[in-house]
Parts: sequence; structure tokens; C-alpha cells
Amino acid sequence: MAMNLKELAESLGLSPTTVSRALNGYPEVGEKTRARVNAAAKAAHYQPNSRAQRLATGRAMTIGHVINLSGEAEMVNPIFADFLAGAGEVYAREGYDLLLSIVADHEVERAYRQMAAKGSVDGVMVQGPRIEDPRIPLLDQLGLPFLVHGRTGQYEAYSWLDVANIRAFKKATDFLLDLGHRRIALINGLEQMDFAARRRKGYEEALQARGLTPDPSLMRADVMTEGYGYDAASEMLDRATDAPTAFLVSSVISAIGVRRAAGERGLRLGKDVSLITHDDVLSYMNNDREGPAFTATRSSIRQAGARCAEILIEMINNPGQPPTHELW
Amino acid sequence: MAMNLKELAESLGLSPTTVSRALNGYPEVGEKTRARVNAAAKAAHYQPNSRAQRLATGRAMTIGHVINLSGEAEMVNPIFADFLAGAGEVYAREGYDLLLSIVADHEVERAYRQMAAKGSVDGVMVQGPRIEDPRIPLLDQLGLPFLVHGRTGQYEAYSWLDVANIRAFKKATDFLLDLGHRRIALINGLEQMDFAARRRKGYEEALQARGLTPDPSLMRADVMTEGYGYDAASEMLDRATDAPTAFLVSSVISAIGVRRAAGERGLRLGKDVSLITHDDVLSYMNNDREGPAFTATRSSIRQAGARCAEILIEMINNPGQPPTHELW
DNA sequence: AAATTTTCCCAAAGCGCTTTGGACTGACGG
DNA sequence: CCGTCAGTCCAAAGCGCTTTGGGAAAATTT
Repeated sequence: MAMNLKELAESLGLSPTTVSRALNGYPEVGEKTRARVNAAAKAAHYQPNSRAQRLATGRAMTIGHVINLSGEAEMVNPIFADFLAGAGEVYAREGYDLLLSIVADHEVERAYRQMAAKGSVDGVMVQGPRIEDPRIPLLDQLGLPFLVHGRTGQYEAYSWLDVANIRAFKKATDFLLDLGHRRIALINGLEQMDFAARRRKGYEEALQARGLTPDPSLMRADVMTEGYGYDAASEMLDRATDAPTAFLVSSVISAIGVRRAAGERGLRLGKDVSLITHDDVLSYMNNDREGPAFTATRSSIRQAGARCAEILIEMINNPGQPPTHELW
Repeated sequence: MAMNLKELAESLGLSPTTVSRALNGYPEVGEKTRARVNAAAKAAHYQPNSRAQRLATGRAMTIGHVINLSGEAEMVNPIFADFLAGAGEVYAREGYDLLLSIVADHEVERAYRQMAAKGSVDGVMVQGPRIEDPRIPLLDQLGLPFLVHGRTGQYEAYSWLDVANIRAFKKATDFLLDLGHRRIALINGLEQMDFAARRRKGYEEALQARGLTPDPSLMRADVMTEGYGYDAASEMLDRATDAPTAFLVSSVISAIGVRRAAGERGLRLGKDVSLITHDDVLSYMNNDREGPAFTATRSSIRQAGARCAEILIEMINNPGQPPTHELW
């Protein structure tokens, strides 16, 4: 059924060598011949067998994404999905496949080792790094090109793309402070995640810059579910004294929970309570007709995914370069 | 670095043939030899190069998942992610890779054609079929083994696994009717999706079985966002007359919106209004400490993904069998 | 003890592509 | 008119594995 190179070559009265070169744009073929080959290939719907191509070139033309369902929450973070969509677009454009591996925490290392040993990927993308993240030294040791979306504390020589979390949360806090708020709650993600730690730092810096001491009772850190946002906000809002007047929330999903807690208490967002959330705009969440119920500092995860893909492919094509860093 | 078969064979004083057979469990090798080979392979951390293996065997050892971000919503349905997690587990266990392709609607056909032509997958998984879904005849024509999660209206000879949507919604409606509810709202997904159409059918059948006529003003169908649930419920609850006393919601996400609408109006779920939602329990949504705020007829999407993977692999290993059907 | 079968192993031929190392033109300069 | 040199094309050797078709030794039969 699917015709192969040899057959295509025969049908043209050419050698496989020439046809291969013609299709791949090598200069050693005459222009007329190249045109003839391209036309015939198109007509016959010829597509090189990728298995053979991969063996011959030694390249997998595949990028690996390992996402781990973390023990407790057993959840597939929707942020990851959006990131994948952005990266996948670029991969497709560049002729790469996306190999997805969803595994439990303790299987992550095995997954990477296997990818490296079997040669099934040319590089891997790392998402959601923790402050101390074993994946970085592992990949380094395996010699697999990799790009980290986000940063991690301890290691030096790795490539990353990150958003300026500290700055973003400092700014958001400043904004709320300018509005006159003095008791601002921080509903954060798990602070072993690097991004969450940075966000908290930005929040605290902004407060301290105005001589305010961060109040631990207004800071929460947990897996960012809707229920967590609801619970945290409920507890804080129900305080007889010193209830927060504003919320800074690390995730849209938790923000929805906060909104619910406020709504149940008859508090209107933007009037009685302020709410800022920093996250990508998850499209299945914000289909509100009521207009923007709350301010959001957005940073498109999808775009980040696309840019990460470009950088990683660049790294694969030019090995031996020094690590890249990109701060948004 | 990574040692290959030939080197491993040489180091053992054996031919590559024998080593290959030993590792793959063929009977033509002596037991002592096999043991020796296995030991050496383990010691050397030998992993067969998958590119070579795939070319030699003619199998891609890869399953394709094409998920399309539908035009308007541009969203990655979180249901898909959970399904992927379940399927991925089985793939890993069976030695298969998961090739993920996230593309726009109009690129879906090209994606499948390319997978077929380049031979990069052994089969594909189809999610979220519409009542009339062009993917089914396409894949049929391409000769690519495929399994559909859900069903579709028009075609006959394809394999699927589906949950009994009609029955589930009939039952849920019956349950609400038994509780005395007479005005039950249906907050459904887009009804060009097969599952949504079936759910509506179940809902209507239950009503009609009691001599009730379904009220179109209590039925909505749309992309299942939180905001959609909120808007729909808000409108219905604000009616001066004939407001619903119960909600049957097709998605947890929209159910959260319904809950918000109810909460804002001082209505308590389970007391003032009833709410049943049918969906997988999306773990990042239901971390409530308040206990089950609403009843949910659950059907684990993740389990479905796992079972689907098993069936598809079975199909790939035994081609030429008649189509499989499995109803949960 | 010869004839047959079984057991265990190997050489060599692919899989479908890329890539190296020529070979054969015709053009060009001396 | 011969040597040189681009310009085109091809034969053949891989890539690292699996698999076919033996073949020699050991085990079994007669």
C-alpha cells in the first residue's frame, strides 16, 4: 500500500540515493530532476517511513514529556495540558512527535532512564520544578537535552524559561496596597514548588517595603483545588476580627473556590472583597457572561509551551551550546 | 555509551541472533545460555535501540491520541487528560509509547493521515465522538486500528467502549422524581456530542415514563464551562415562576457553576435545591472538606482509559477480528 | 551402530531509509 | 586537444535490530 523510496525511485527511473537527496533538499541533484521527484512524490502521496528514517539518521524526532501524578492529589494538572497544547503546535510544525508519559512519582526516574536508554526521544521538557528537583541532575547525567519551564533552586547549568513570579506577585500586592488594603491573604500553591516559593517572596517583599509584617495566618499553601480555595477563604472570612479584605490567589481554580466562599457570605468581588489571581486563563473556566469577575494577571501558559518547544528544538539542533535562560 | 546487541553478543562469545532470541524469549536457545545472556544484559544495562527494533519488526509500538481543541472553546478538556492517564498506565505496562497530537479541528484529518502514512503508530484512540463523526470513516479507510471511547450514530463496524449514558441519566432523573421533584433542569454538554444526546434521551425518557412533558426552558446544551453552569442556573433560579427545584448536570465543572449560582442566592444544596452531576470525579475539583456537597454518579474516566488501552492493544495484536463493543 | 530426530546455535538477508565514495558527463581554460 | 572541474547521478555500505534457513552436535530411536 504505502509506497516506499525504492519503488518511487524505480517508477522515476532514478536511484534511491537521488530521490532521497532530492526530497531532502541536498544540492547534488539537478533542478529538473528535483522537480520531477517532488511532483511524483506528491502524486503518489509518498511519505518516508519514519521508522526507517529514524534508524538511518539516528534521531528520534520525538520530544518526551513526563508528567507525574503526584502522590496525594493524583491529579493531572490542567496547566500541564495547556502547556502541552502550545508545545505540540511547535513540534508539529517542526516535524517532531510528542511522546507523553504520565506516571506516578516514583516512576519518573525510570521513565527518563528508559527514554535515554532506548533512544526514543531527542530531548525532554520538564514542567513544574520543585525547589529541589532530582530530575535536573538526573537528566544532566543521562546526557539528554532538556529544558525546564520554571526554575529550581540548587543547580546551575541548565536551560530554563520562566516568568518573573516574584515581580508579578510584588506588583499585584502593591496594587492591592495602593487600593488601601492592609490585610491581604495569600492563597498559594505548595511551597516546595519553586514558583510558589517565589510568589510568596514577592508578596512578602511588597508588604515589607511598606513596613508591614506578613501575617502567617493570612498565608496558605496547598494543592490548588477549588475546595482548598473555598476552605481557606471561608475560614479567613469568618474571622470575627482581622479578616482579610483582599485575596491574592495563585491559581484560577482555587480562585473559583474563593469566589464561592465570598458569594455565600453575600460579599461581592471587586466591591466588598478584592481578588487577584495569577495564572493562565484556563479557557474552560472563564466563560462568564458577567464580565471579568476578578482581575487576573495573566501569562499565557500556552505561549510559554510554544516558546519552550522552540528553545528545546534549537538546543537539540545545536548541541554543546551553553545553557539558555529566558525570563518573561 | 549505550552498548548494542552486537557488542553484547561479542562480549558473550555468541552470535547476535542467539542473543536476540534469548532476550525475546524464543525457544531455540538453551536455558543456560538464556540465563547467561539475561544476566549480562542486566549487568550492562542493555536496552535494545527502539528505533532499530521498530524498523526490524515493522511495528511502531506506539499508540496515537489526537485531541482537537475545538474552534470556539480552544480548550483542552480535562476529561481527556484523565483518560490519558489511565491509558498511559497500560501502554507503559505493555511497552507501548503514547504519541500525543493536539491540533485544531481542521488539522485532525491531516494528523491521522500522516500517522498512517509515516507509520508512526500501530493504532489510535478516539475520544469524544460526535453523533456524526468523520473520524470513524476516515480511520476505517486508512486501515488504522482504532477504538472509540463513546459511540457515534451513523457507522456500524467499529470498536467502542462506552458507558450507559441513557440508563445513567434515566436513573438519575428517576431518583430526583422519586424525591418529589417535578421541575428538573438539565445542564447538558453540546448535543452534537453523542454522549450528550444520549444523556438527554435518558432524561426525557424518565420524565415521559411518568407522563411529564420535558420543558425546553429547563434544558440547556453548551460547552461545559463553569461560567456556563453559573449562567444557566442563575437564569433559571431567578425566574418568578416555575424555577427548577433540581439540577442534573453533565459535568463537574459546570456543576461548580451551578453551585455558585445557588450559593449566591442563599440556597443550600441538598436542602433547597438538589444537584446531581455525572462525570468522573476530577480530583483537582473535589477537595472539599465540607463533605459531598452534591451527589455524583461517577464513572471513572481513568479506568475507562485503562480498559480502552487494553482493548486497543488486543486489537493490534490480533488483527482481523470482528469489532469489539463494551458497555459499562 | 546406523539412522533419525531434537537441541542449540549461527550466517546472512532483510526492514526502508541516509550517506559515503566514486563514476560519468559536459564545460572550461590553457 | 588534454587536463580540470563543476554538475549529476549511482552502487553500496551502513543504522541496530529481527528472522529465515540452515548445520553441527547431542539425544533418541531402530
